[in-house]
Amino acid sequence: MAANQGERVRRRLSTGERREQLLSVGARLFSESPYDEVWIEQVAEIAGVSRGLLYHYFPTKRDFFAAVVERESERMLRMSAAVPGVPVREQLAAGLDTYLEHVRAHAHGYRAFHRADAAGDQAVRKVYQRALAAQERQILAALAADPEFGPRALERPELRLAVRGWLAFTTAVSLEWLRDAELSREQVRDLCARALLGVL
Amino acid sequence: MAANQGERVRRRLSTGERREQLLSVGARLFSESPYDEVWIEQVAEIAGVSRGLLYHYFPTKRDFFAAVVERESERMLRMSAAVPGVPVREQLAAGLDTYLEHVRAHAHGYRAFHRADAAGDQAVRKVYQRALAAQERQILAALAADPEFGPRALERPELRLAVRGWLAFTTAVSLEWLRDAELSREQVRDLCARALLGVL
DNA sequence: ACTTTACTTGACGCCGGTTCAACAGCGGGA
DNA sequence: TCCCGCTGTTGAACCGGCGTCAAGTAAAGT
Repeated sequence: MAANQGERVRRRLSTGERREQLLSVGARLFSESPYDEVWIEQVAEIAGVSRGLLYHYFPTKRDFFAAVVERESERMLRMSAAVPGVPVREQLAAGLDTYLEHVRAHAHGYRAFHRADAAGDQAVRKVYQRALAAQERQILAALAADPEFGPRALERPELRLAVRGWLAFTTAVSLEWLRDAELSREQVRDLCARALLGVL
Repeated sequence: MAANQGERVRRRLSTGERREQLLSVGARLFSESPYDEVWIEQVAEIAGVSRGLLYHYFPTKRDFFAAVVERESERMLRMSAAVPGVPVREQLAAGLDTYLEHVRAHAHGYRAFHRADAAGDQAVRKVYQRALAAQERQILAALAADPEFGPRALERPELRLAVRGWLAFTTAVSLEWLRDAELSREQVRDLCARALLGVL
């Protein structure tokens, strides 16, 4: 580990690059250890940079964590845009495929992101909740646009709760799938699809 | 706040009572704030004891948190014992009623407990995972005992994943319900029941 | 009253988060 | 080519909460 730490020539990156690099390291560490077991020092060391620099980019450790979460939340929202006009049943399979692909590609970030709910402070939670709410809205909108469910669906208060529950279902299954992929992506996809249709 | 702190006569409790009291205070605080925003000092102050006493009962802050989580996990397991011989569909409604009643009665502990997954270290996570696995086993066993699903069910690897996902569903819905109870317990119960039957 | 033991007090070391003044690499102007 | 200013970056010191410990205090049981 840390093979090229000591002798690496000091490189000066642009603020954008450095920020991105730090967030990547953060995502990895926060995905592997709970919040308070991640030391700023550790992040800096892996990034090949001093502790102080981190505080130049992020005011506090919490803000750093929040930035990691926010970055993942943006990536996630960008990825999961709904396709209008297509029946929910068809959109669902394709959407889940994209989603699960994203989960595999950004496993660290995904795990770190879903830590925000239980490990974050008010601000971090807010970012997390906003991302969840956005996904929720996308799904509800897709449901409302489908004749099978109809625009009336939005008025049922339990539907919101059902969608939120289903998101938790999908998240839990995805995380478990990351931990030990004994099932194929198609199986996981079908499982999640069945769960949503079953609950409606 | 802390109305009866200063002038309260020093009370001497049995180790069991004191331990219980500290765990209760911990459950409340850990349910309201993330792990690292809870100070040992704060716990002690609310309990009306000295910092030192906490370290007399629990070696470290982590152990304290772990004890809080473990206590809730025990309570939960004790509460959710399955009734053998009854069809799943009937058992489900009754079981969920008990569960949701427990959630309301021990809201703080319930919230604190579900923080273990993302905020705890390896040891705490282990306690959490053990509790989840136990619930999982109870459900799978109940399914296997029912002729509608049969003992073959246990062999389907996706079923375990489905049950785990459903637990996450129920947890998310319960937590949301605690935050803002716009739905009745019956509605939540039916929603969760439908989710399980739908996914199988 | 005497014993037991829950409990307090206060001082200390340690360690990780946070601050800040100084330093050093890189681009631009002469 | 040299110098200069901008800004990325450093290193060390500070702070506050965790965890330790030894010596004591006082509430219950007998």
